[in-house]
Amino acid sequence: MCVKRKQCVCCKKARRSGEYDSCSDNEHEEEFYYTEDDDDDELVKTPSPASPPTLSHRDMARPPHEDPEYQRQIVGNFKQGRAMNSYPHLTQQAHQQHHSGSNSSGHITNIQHQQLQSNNTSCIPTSPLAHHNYTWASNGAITVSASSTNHHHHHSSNSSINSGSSSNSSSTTLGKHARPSSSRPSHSTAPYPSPTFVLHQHHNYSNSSIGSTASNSSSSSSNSSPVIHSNSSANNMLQQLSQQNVTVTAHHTHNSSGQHHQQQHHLSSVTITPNYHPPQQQQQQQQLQQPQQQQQQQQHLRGQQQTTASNNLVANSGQHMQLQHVAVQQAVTAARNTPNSSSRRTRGENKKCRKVYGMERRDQWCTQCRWKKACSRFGD
DNA sequence: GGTGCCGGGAT
DNA sequence: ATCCCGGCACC
Ligand SMILES: [Zn+2]
Repeated sequence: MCVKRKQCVCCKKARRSGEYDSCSDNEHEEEFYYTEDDDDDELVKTPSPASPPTLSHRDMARPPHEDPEYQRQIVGNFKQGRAMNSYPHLTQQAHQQHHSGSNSSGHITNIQHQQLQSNNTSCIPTSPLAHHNYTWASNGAITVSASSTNHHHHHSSNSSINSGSSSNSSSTTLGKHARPSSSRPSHSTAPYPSPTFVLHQHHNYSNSSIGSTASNSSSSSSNSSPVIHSNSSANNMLQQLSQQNVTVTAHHTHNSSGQHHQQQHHLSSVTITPNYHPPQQQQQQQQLQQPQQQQQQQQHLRGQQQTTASNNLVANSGQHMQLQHVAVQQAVTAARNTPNSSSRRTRGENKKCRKVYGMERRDQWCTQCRWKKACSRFGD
C-alpha cells in the first residue's frame, strides 16, 4: 500500500519505527527509552568543557601504568556525579548492564560507560543479539587526549570538531569512494569503540597518546621505509606492530618492557587469523585480544603493510599454520581492497546498530546508521 | 535474504 | 547541513 510509515502528519517528526508512529506521542516515546545518546559518535566528540576535575586528572595523570583500580575509582566518581546531575530515568535499554556492582544508578553517557567498561573489562552489552563480551575500551584516552590525536590522524572528519572550514576540502578530495581508510563520516573521531574491542592494551607502547600520533601517522601513511623491513629483525617487527596498534588503539598506556615482547610476538602470530583458534596459550588475555587485534590489523594492514607484516611474522613465529592463515587472509584482504581498488569497505565484524537494536528500535541507532551510512557507533 | 554503507537525492 | 533511500557488495 502506500502506507510507508515514517512521517507523522501532525508531528512531522518522522518516526520510522513504523510501529508506534501513531503520530501522537512520538516524542514521548523517545523520551522513554533513552536519553538519546547517540553515543560514541555524537557524544564523544568533545567533552572538554564542563568536565569535572576528575576527568582531567585522569587524563593528565594517565595511569602510572595500568592500575585499573585507580581508574575505576575515578570513573566511578565521575559517573556518579554525572548520573546525579542528569538522566533521572532510563529505560531498560537492554544493553550494557555494566555488571559492575559499584554503581547502581543506571545511565551514563556513552563516554562514561565506555570508560567503565574499559576498566572493568567485561561488560555485557546489548540485548540478546550480541554475545561477545563487548568491551569498548579505547575512549579512555580518546576522550581528551585523543581528541588531538584524532584530528591529525584522520584528516578531520567533519561535523563539529574541526572548524569546518577545512573539512570541505577533504570531502571533495575524498570524493566518492575510497575513504581514507579510517574516516567516519561523522564526528567521531577515532578508533571506534568497536564492540569487539577489548582493553587489554593497558600496557604496551609508551606515551602512545602523543608520540604515537606523530609516529603512527607518518608510519602508517608510508610505513614503507625500506629500512624497516629490510632489517627485519624481531625488534622492528615489534615496533611496527606496536605502532600499528597504537594507531588504532590510542590508549593511555605505558610501556613496560620485557614481557611485551613475548606478548606482542605471540599476538602477532595469532592475531590476524579470524577463524583459527590457537590452542589456548595464554587465553586469559588472548581471548580478549584476539578479536580486537584482528580488527585492528585488518584495518591497517589491508591498505599497506601486509607485506612487511607477513614477512616479519614468518620470520618470527615458528608456527606455520597460523602464518598461513594469516597470509591467506591478508592476501584476500589485499585483493579486496588494496589501496587503489577502493571497493567497498570490508564489512566489519561487529554488529552495527541495526542489527543490535533491530528495526523496532530504530530510533536508537546511531545517526549514521539511520541514514544508511557507515555506522559511527560501532566502527569496525 | 539480511545487513552495511556508498552515492545521490530531497529538504 | 540534515535526512532519507536506491542499490549494491558482502555475509
Ligand atoms: Zn550505528
